[in-house]
This record gives sequence, C-alpha cells and structure tokens, in this order.
Amino acid sequence: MEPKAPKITDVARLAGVSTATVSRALSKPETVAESTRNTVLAAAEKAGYRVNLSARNLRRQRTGAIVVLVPNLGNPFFSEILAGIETALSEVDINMLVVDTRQAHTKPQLVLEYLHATRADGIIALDGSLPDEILSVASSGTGAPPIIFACEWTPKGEFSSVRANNTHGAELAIAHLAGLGHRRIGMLTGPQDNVLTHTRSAGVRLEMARCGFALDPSHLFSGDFTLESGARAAQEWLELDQRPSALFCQSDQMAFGFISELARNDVSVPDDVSVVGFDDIDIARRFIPALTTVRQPRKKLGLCAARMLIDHVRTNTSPAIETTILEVELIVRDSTKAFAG
Amino acid sequence: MEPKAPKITDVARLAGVSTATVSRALSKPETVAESTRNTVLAAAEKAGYRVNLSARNLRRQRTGAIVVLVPNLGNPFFSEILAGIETALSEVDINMLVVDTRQAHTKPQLVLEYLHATRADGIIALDGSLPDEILSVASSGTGAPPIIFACEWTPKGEFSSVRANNTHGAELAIAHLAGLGHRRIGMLTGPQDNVLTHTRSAGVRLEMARCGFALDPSHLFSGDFTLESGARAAQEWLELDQRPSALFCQSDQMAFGFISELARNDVSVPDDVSVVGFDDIDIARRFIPALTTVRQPRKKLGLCAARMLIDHVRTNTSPAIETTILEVELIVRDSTKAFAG
DNA sequence: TGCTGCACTGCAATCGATTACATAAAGGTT
DNA sequence: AACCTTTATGTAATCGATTGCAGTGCAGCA
Repeated sequence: MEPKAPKITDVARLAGVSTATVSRALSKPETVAESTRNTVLAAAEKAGYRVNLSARNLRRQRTGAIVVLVPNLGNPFFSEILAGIETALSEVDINMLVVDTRQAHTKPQLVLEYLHATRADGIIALDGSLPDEILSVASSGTGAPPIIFACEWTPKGEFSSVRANNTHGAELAIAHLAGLGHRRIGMLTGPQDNVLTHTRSAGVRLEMARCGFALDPSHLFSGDFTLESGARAAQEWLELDQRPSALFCQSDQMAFGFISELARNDVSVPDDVSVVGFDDIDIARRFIPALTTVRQPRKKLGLCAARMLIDHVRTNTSPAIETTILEVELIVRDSTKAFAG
Repeated sequence: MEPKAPKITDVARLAGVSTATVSRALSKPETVAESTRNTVLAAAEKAGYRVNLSARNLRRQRTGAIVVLVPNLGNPFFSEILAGIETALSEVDINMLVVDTRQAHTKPQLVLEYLHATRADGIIALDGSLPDEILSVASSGTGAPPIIFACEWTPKGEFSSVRANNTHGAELAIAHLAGLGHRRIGMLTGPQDNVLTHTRSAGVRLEMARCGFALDPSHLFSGDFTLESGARAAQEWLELDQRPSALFCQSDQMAFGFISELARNDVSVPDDVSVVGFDDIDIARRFIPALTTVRQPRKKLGLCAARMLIDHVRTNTSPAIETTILEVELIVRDSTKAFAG
C-alpha cells in the first residue's frame, strides 16, 4: 500500500502550527519567527514534504514553466542554445518545456495550444519562420504569454529578440577572404525566407561593395543550412566554367557538406578553394581541414534570452520590445588560404 | 485592461448548463447528449475557452509532464533521441521537461526535486551514471514516478530500459576489421564507469576471442566519448612503437578527434590505419573520410522509451521491469580498408 | 397504471497551497 | 495607564476543473 504524499496540513499538524505558517515558513522565511521557522522546517523534513506544484500554480496563477519552440530538435545546432536556456532557468526554478515546431507549419493548432497563459509563463522561439496565425496570437497580447525570439527572429510583428550580429559576421568572413587576396568570392545561402539568410547576405553585399567586388550571380548557391544542401552546392560548383576561389557558407553544416563533396571529386580545400563557415559548431575545429568560421555565442544566446524572459515573467511587465545583439568572432583555421592564382 | 481568461463557469453560463456538463462534454464527449455537446462546444469556442491545466492536474492528481534527464544537453548525440521522445509525447498531449544532469553529481538535490510525483508523471533517463542517492529514491517506489532508462542504463537496481545492442555492434565492428585482414586491432573506450563502455568492450573481447586475436593492452586507449579525448588518444597512438593497423572507437566523436589529430600529423585514415566509430551521427557520412560506423537507431530509442513510459503512466501499473534491445547496423564507408601490411 | 432501467444532467465536495484579513501579543510613547 | 505600532500567527476564502452521487424524465414492460 502506497503511503500517500504528505501535504501541507500534515506538516502543520506535526509542527503544531497552521498551514498558513507552514506556507510562509517555506516561501517567505523572513516573515515568520525564527523558532517557528525551525520547527516547521524540521517537521517538513521529517514528513518528507514537497510542495504540490499544481496546487501552488493554480493558486498563484502561473505555470512555472516556459516553452521553447525549436525548429528541429534533431539539429545539433540548437542543443547548445537549449543548454544555455536550461542553465538560466534552473537557477530560478522554472521548468523548460521543449516543443518541436516541425509540425507547426502543417498543424499550427498543435503549437497554438502552448501559446496560452495556462500552459506557459513565457515562450522562447528559436524558430523565425512560425506561421502567421501563431504570430498574430502571440502579438495580440491577449492572454498570450510573453515571447522572445532567440537566434532567429521574425520581421512580422514586434517582438523582443536576442541575436548574433549576423551582418557583421558575414562582413568579417568576406574581409578575411579579401585580405587573403580572393576576388571571386561565392556564397552559399540558407533558405530564401529565413532572416539569417537575409542578414548574412546583406553583410556579404556590404563588404563586397566596400572592397569593390561584384557578386557574380552564378557564384550564388542556394541551400537550407543542411549538410546535404552543401553537398548539392558542391555539385553545382563543380560544373562551373569559372569557379570562385573562395566560398562563404552561411552555416558550418553546409560548409562540411560542400567540402566533403568536393573531396570526393578530388578538389581540395583550401588548396583549390577557400571556405568559410558560420556558427562554429563543435566539430568545426576537428573537421579536416579545420574550418575557418564565424563563431556565434550559442550558449550565451540561450542564457540572454532566458534571462530577459525571466525578467518579464517576474515583473509581469508587458514586455517593452528590446533587441539584444551579441557580437560574433571570426575563427581562422585551415580551410582558408591565400589566393594563389 | 486585460480581459481575463474565460473559465469553465463562463462557458457553462453561455451554454446554459452546469460546469459538470461542460467538463464532461470536453473530456468525455460520449457521456453527454449530442445536442448538449454541440451547444457546449459552440459556447467554448465562442468564449475562446482553454482548460486551466493547473486546476485539471491538481484535481486529477497528475502533472501532464514527464522529465527527461540528459547527461549533457550540449552534446548533439542526444538531440535526436529527444526528438523521438517529443514525437511520441506530442501524440498523447504530455509535455516534455528537459533537465541537464551535469550538476546532478555535485548537487543531487537539484535533480531529486524532479523525482517526485507532484513534479512529473514519469521519467526518462538518458544518463546511466546518476548518483546513488537519486537511484535509490527512484527505485524505492515511494511516491517516485516510474523511470525508464534509454540508451544508457544502470546496473544498480532494477529499472526498465531501452537500449541498442551495444555488444553486437562492437562485434560487427571487429568482425568487419578482421574480415579486412586486420590482426592488430586497438580500441578507444568511453569513460571507465560507463555501461556503454563495458558492453561495447565486452563485444570487442568476444569477437576478438572468436577470431583468435589478442587485445594488446598498449593498444587500449581510454577516452570519454568526446572529440578531444579522441585527439588525445591519437597523440598516444603516435608514440607507439608497434601501432595497431585498425582502431575501434566507442563513439563517432572520438573517432573524429582521433582521425583529425592524426591528419595533422600526416597520418592517413584509412591508408595508415582503419577506424570504425559507433553511433552514426549525422556528420559521419560527410566526414573526410566518411566514417565506417555502427548505427544506433537514436530516434527509435527515444520513441520506444517514451511509448513504454506512456503505457506505465496510462495504466498506472507499477512498471514490470522490461528491457527492450534495438538492433544496430554496421555502416561501411571510407574510413576502413583492407590491411596491406 | 405503476414500476424498472437507462440516459442525461446538476449539486457540491474535492484536489493542496496561498494569502487577504483578522487577531493577538509584545514593545514603545506620553 | 491608555494608546499606538509592530510582529507573528491563525481563519477561511480562493484558484478552476473534475467527479461521486443524486435527481429527473422518459421509454419499455407487465
């Protein structure tokens, strides 16, 4: 026979006080006399008491959880961001609910469920391409919990966000290649409708213009941030008459796919073409060749987003829109080399 | 002024019925007359009603969430398993709480918080090395929710688990190398106290014995599944007088670290040494050389574990201990090659 | 007609903790 | 001594949904 979990009345009886005192001793210790507090704590300990969160949350009108909307949980890029979020949340005793939004585009109803104050106290979206119906609910401010975008964001509607300085990162990449003497520089982009694609492309154009280079349309490859799209770009690259001497890939994964497919065709990086990535995921420093790339502070992105959200939740302020931009850093490794042409 | 969320009494008033009927119409539709049901559903729709989960959970004495204990959220190996779990849970409307257990070893109290029925309806542990105090609470069956191990597991205490056939995987790897003519085969292990290390090592010994080979102690390298430990093993390997002609690495990450460090020292895989990994993470097929490895069905591991747990939660049976073992598959790529000695 | 059974629906208790308000005791002031 | 603060504790209402039990009405049957 399972002995049932002790509740606050059990502790109260054991300590010889009222439930109100027990509750206060546990959550606002300074409001109860020291001796009483000790008695209560001892009783709670003895009974093995744990507060029932459903009851507390019901009474306090909150859920004690925030949900994180992840575009694709299978993609390792997001795991470090999640780690950052989790770190921040565990400090303040808030749970992290993780939801994959892959189905959101076909079945928005599924995700809409979470956009409700009874479900979560706040939302962190790592997905900048949420369907409109979700965004409109989120921005309506009616009963929907505060939402913060991290890493990606959306131009539709006004939301707070934490981002890396994508434009500057792209500029650094191009400047690096230009500094190595490359003139014909190509680019492999992310999905067409993605904000990261746009801002990184903008950085590239800016820096190319500054250097006085033109971006040849035939040197522009279209990918989707995945390994395989990088490999496909390599196929296209191989068929070009006049190949660029360097390529900026908007994600490390694509850079790996690209380099790998070239290697299978006996084209060498960096001897035949220099490659710069974006993200600096773990494997970048151990790829062969080690990848020159733009480092995004992924963990910090998660941490910052979580901290901002916690502030909103705590103070219950209707979130003033704020945008935090974190700096990026060019990490030069072995996939780039002076143009020898 | 924020209009507050409609509650069940609002819907009841709107539909002209009692709250009991509303509740039933929504959660046990077959117990209310069709006409009433339609009225209620229409009213709920009109009011924009969503059930308050805290209230429901309090009354139903459950939490509607399961927690997943992840050894290290930053490690991409786990993301695919999480994706599998999430898929299974979203089908039955249970939330997934993700908790990183890195702190668990120094601060077990933090994780113990979750091992309580008011916190979660069940637990999936991806971490086989949880501290004893956590395990003893988990197995005591007193108020602790059911727990299932996925991928890793623990020999201490009796728990259900879903695993890959690690031993067989290791056997396949060795058999493959032996078939290529390799005789001096080395091994790079995971952490000494890890069950995966033990079972994979056991498989290696079995197959080596079957082939009549001996495992030279100097060909045994000790790692911890990370990239860098693979690189360290490469350093040791380079200093050997008599080097093995092939190496079985107990994780893909270590294989990458190993190969990468060798490459920096102008030692080629597979020309100078053949390497087999374990896991088949995404990048394996695009590493240079593409990695021969043992594929674990990671998504399926997550799915199976979640399904088992859901069963337990649903039926509320005290979980009969069951162990599910999923088959693995050897994926031959370019990092292994016939011995030319 | 009267009785039984079934299908619906409503009443009100209940889940467990929090907290506004009331009360009591102790200390301070004039 | 009378009165006011301050501090500590208790009483009881409250959060919102669920569900055991009881009641109502109607069909079927003798």
